[in-house]
Amino acid sequence: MKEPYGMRTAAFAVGDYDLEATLNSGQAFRWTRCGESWASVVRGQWVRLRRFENVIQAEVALPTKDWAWLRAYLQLDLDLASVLRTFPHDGPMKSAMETCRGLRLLRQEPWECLASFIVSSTKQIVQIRQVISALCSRFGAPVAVPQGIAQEHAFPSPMVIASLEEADLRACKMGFRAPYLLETARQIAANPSILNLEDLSVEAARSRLMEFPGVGRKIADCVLLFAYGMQAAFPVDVWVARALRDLYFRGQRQSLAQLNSFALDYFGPFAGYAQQYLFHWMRTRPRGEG
DNA sequence: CTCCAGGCGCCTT
DNA sequence: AAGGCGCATGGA
Repeated sequence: MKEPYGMRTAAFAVGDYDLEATLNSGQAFRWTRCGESWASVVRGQWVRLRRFENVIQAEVALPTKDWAWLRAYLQLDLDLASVLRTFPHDGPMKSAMETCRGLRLLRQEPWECLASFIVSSTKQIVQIRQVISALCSRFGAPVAVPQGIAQEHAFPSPMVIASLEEADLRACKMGFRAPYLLETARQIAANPSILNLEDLSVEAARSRLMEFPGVGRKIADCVLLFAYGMQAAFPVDVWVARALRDLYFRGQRQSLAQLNSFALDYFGPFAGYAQQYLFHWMRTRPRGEG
């Protein structure tokens, strides 16, 4: 019998999917481990995920019939093997692919992704998570949670952030990034369609994002990659710059422009996907190796 | 204590 | 065009 009002749980068949690496690789900042599961708020809904042998089990707070939003977020329909085949077959990429087997890119909500990465500049991932947690608990709308689960909050909308003062944001410990986030939120609140970049080329979409204060090439590329699925975007941060320099330029320092130009040529149509493998590999392998 | 973190904007050359 | 510096905050 079909449950007319939907179920609070669902199971999605998956093969090559490393849930932990995916949720904990610095692309999203609100996932927390609870035992064998991972919990977060996605598009205003509390979610808990657990990986079993052949499925990912999902639990939400309210009976649900349509799980398309979660399937899209987790990118369950992507054929990962066909993406990996496009990566260069060099030593570093082979090591990264072995170490990070099953690592995926998520498809996040654009505003949350943009705001999160505006906050990210020159911060460690643990700090980014703390700032975003404070931002959500102070200013995000409460969301439904199951019995016995602590109150959670949605990511605050552009309109909510736009209505705040700079001091409110600084109270979340985001420092000099506060005016950037505030002004970006105000521009988007005044014209929400400004984030409708889906039909633009990567270059045009990047230019639009870089018009926001606090958004340069790197943050724009993160948003293109993690929210819009534009997988040719190749964010170059300190980790990736170091990896490229050491692995492909014999340790000789290159300018960001040179690294971006190299990456576009070298890593192919899914360069951004390859970047996430390099990034996660560099961050998780023991120091001093390779 | 110092160094650095998923950078950016602005100011010099 | 290209490079240097300050910016808040806190982990290592």
